[in-house]
Amino acid sequence: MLDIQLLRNDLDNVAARLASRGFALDTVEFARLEAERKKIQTLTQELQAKRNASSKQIGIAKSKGEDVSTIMAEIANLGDELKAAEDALSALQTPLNALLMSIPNTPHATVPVGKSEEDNVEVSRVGTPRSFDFPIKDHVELGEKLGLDFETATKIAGARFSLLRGNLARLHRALAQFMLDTHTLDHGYTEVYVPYLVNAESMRGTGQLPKFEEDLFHVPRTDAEKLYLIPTAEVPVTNMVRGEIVDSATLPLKFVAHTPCFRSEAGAYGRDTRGMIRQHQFDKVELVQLVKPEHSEATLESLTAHAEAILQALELPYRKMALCTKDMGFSAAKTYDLEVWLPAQNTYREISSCSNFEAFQTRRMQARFRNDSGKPELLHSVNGSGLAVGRTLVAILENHQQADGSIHIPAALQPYMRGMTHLSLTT
RNA sequence: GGAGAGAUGGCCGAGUGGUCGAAGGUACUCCCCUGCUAAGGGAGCGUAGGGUUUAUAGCCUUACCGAGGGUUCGAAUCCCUCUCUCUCCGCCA
Repeated sequence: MLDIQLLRNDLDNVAARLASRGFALDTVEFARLEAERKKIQTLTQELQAKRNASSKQIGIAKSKGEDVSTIMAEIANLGDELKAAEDALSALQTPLNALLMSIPNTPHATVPVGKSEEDNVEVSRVGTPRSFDFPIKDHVELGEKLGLDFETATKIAGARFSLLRGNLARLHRALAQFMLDTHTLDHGYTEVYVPYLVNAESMRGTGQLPKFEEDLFHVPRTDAEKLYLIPTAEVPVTNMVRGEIVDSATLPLKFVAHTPCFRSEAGAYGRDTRGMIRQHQFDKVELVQLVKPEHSEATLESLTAHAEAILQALELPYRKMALCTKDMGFSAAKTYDLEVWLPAQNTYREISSCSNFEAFQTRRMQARFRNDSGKPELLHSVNGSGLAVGRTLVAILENHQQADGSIHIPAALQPYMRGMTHLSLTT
């Protein structure tokens, strides 16, 4: 959510920045609603003040045993008037608030302006794609012999689910363990275990609701509030500080969580149907930091480097992309995508997305700290995948495949496999 | 799942229709006093909005006592729904 003060004071400039990411803000409609709001809110508050003063007088008079019928008569119509004003105000604030909640974040000044993902800018490229002296296979073909079973998963749950067996399942688990250990022990994050089902308020806090409900799985309940399956650990972890004023001495807060993620991928029917690139359920290790505003830019850089460290340790070639204005997510002010090399697709594919949300999420959830002058101030939130576990498994299979179809296990991962150096076909 | 009790400001804790945004205590901040890591005296100390304003200062004002609705001139206090916490019983990983 943007700062409504900013919209009031600098509407055209905000609209221009939003236009750069392809969002058309109806400034005329906004200004109209705002003018109406101001008029009616002032009126409502005046009536409320009048009611409060009169009620107080009645109280005083009654305590003295005086007659109150004169005052009562004076405000006989006040109730209806006030009710009408309050109704008009809320009838106005509902669309205004809905509009505010549906406006995406303004891009940071350093974000490249662009019209599609074609305009994303490559920031760096690390590692060299291997040259193979044998015909390479993709992860689906490699996985067939190693315990990757889509047919059974489809029988159990449906399309876009996967089932792993034996050492392949173990490698998947080892990847998550390795990532968690690296981020906690080397990068200073605190590991958290969190709920995988969250309420609507949490989804609003990080920006999934109200706009992207169709991308979420939810659990209906008869009496109680509807619960949603998390599409990323960002939701439960960031909402840890919702409504809190955190002690500034504890900043920055650095959390890492390994969770499954559930996405209905409503708009992606034809894409990546083969393999485990795009699934309804996948595991991810997520990095979340809550920092003082002046630190969020630098935090995005360091957090992205923490994710990159995993790719480097796993000997996976990748490139770092600065997303252009059009390609960024709803809540982000600036985003780097890390794209891993997938030899079978002969291209780089997203494996991590690291974003600075500035105060966009924390404003929605009123997550603050007390600044040096003692006033509560909104935190900034920064997060990123470190990394998507399923896609990392895909990358390991494809990049470290051998001529015989076995998979070389990167040295960093071997301790997590009790010294195993290869994933062999007999598993 | 059954029975009961509760939810008030950073914390503890009063307050069952009227001058309550909320006593008191404690913590914290500032000042005074005091020959010393203490005690005492005084003052301040919630959040989010709106209006005014050069102003995130001041002033005026609204809302907020778990959440949402309702009754009333007036609700922390009464009514309804929900959420959560605690105690006992049952069940269970």
